[in-house]
Amino acid sequence: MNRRVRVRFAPSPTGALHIGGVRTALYNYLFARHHGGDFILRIEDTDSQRFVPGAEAYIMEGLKWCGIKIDEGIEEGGPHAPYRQSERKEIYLKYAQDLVASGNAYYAFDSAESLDALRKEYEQRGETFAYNFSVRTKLQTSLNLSADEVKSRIERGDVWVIRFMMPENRNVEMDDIIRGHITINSSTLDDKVLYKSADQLPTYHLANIVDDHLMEISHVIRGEEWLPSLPLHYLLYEAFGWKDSQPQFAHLPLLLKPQGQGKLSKRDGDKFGFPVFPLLWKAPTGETAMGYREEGYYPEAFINMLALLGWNPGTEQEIFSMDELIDAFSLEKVSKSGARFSHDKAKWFNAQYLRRQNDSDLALQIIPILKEQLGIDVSVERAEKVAALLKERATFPKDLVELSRYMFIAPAEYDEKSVNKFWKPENVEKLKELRDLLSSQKDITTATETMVHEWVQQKEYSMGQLMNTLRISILGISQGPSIFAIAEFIGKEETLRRIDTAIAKL
RNA sequence: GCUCGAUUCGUCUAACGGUUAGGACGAGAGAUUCUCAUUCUCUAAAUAGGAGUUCGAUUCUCCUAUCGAGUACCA
Repeated sequence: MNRRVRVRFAPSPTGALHIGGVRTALYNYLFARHHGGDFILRIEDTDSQRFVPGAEAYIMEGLKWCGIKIDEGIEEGGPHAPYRQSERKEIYLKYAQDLVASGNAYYAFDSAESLDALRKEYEQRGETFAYNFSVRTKLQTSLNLSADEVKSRIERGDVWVIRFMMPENRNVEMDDIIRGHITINSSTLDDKVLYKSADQLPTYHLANIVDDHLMEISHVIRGEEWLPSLPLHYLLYEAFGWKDSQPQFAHLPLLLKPQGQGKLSKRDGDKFGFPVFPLLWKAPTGETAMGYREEGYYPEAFINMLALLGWNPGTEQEIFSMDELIDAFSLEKVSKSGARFSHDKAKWFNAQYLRRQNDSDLALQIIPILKEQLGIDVSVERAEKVAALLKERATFPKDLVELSRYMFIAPAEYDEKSVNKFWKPENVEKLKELRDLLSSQKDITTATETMVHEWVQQKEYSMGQLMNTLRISILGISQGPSIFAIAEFIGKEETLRRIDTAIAKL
C-alpha cells in the first residue's frame, strides 16, 4: 500500500520532555521528512489527574529549540484539529459504544475499591488477578447484568467504564519494523479499560487508536514500553474494522539511566550531573532541572548526539546536520537494544560544533557572557580574536569566557604550582632582561616571537623556562595559547605592566 | 510470578553465514608545542554461556543466564 507518510509524536503533558522523548520525536520527524510526509504533534492529555501546567508549552518550545518543525499541531492547526485530546473528548464515547454494540467491549460497574480488594484477595492466595475472560461474566458487567439493569444503572448515574473484551486463546500475529514478527496469545492479556464515565475521557488505548485512525497516521513510532500494548492495539483496529488502514508500528529501544538500571525517567532530573531535559524545567512545585540549552549546548550538537543513540547509518560518519540525518535515516537501521547515554560523548559533539562556528558568530555568542561573567564590554573585533585563539580548547561558549579571563583582567593571584615550577630567581633575572628587550620594541605582536626566539638562542637561555616565567607574569598560570598572541591581544603597555607587577609581587 | 523484548570493547555502535571482528567517545603511551589544550601516531579493550543447523556461525534455531519493559479507571 502506497500512502502518504504521516507520523505523530504524542506526549502527555505530565512534565518536562526528557531526552528519550526528544529522541522519539526526532526519529518521527526524520522519518516523516525522509519520506516527504507529515509530522504531527498530538497532546495526549486524557489523564486529568496527572496534568502539569506548563508541560505542553515546554514540549513545544523544546521541539522548536531542537529544530524539529511541526506540520500539524495545536499551534499550527491542521485538517484534523483539534490536536489536544482533551478537546476531542466528545468523539471517543461513540467509538467505545460502537465496540459494545459490535460485541467487542462491555460496560463494567466495579468500583476501584472492589477491584483493589479483589487484587489483594488473589495475591493472598498467591495468584495474580487479571480482569479477563475468567472473571468478566462474574463481576458487575453488562455481560452478566440484564440489559434493563445496565440501562438503569447508567441512567441513575452509576460510575462505569467500558472495557475491551479480550478474546480467549487467540494468537495475535504482529509485525514491528524494528523487531520483526511477534506472536502473543491473547489469554495472557486483560480487558483494558477504554473509556471512563467518571471523567468522560477515554484511556490512552482507545484515544490513540481512534485518533491515529482519524488523523490518517501511517506509521506509529514510539518507545519500547508500548510493545506489551501492541496486541491490544492490533485487536482494536480489527474490532473497529480498520485493519486495512492500520498504521505500521516501530518500537524504539529505551534510553537507559547512565548508571544503575532501568529506563531514563523524567524524575531523574539532573541527579546524574548532566541534564536529562532539553530546556531548563521549572515545575509548578518550584523544582527546577537543568537543560541542555542552558548548559550551553548547541541544538545541532544535541540532536546529532541523540540521533546516533540507537541509530546508525552503517557508515563511519559521526557529524550530521539535520538535513544529512533526514537523508540518511531509516527505521531498519535503528538498533533493538537499549542505549545508555554518555555525557562525555555529548560534550565531544558540542566541542565539534563549537569549532565549526565561524569566529564572528562565536564572538556574538560570547559577548553577552563576557558582560555577565566578567562585567566587561568587548568589541566584536576583540571577541573574534578571543574566539579564534581559544575555540579549539573549549566545549561550550562559556568556556571561552573562562579561558580568556586573564586576557581581559590582570591576574590578582599566581598559580602556586606554576610558580613553584618556573618562578626561580635565575628565571626572574632573565625575565627582567626580556622585559627590557620587549619594552624597546615598537609593539609586541606574534612576529615578536621570532625575534625573541633568536635572542634566547643567542643568550643560550632555555626557551621553556623563560617563556613560562613570562606566561606566569602575564596570566598567573602556565596554561593557554601562544603567549605572544596574548601579549599582542593585551598590548605592549599592559604586557609590561603585568611583568612589572609580577616581579614586584612575587 | 506471568508475558514480551534485548544481549559485540567500560560506553555508543559496524560487520549479504566467510573480515586480522571495524569506527567513535573515554583510557593509556608517544610525537608536536613556551605551558595547557588541540592535532597526529600508536596501544589496551568485545561477540554472555551451552547445545545444535552448516564446509563455515557475531549473524539462523533451541536451552540457560543476565538485563530491561509491561502487568492501573497513567501515558
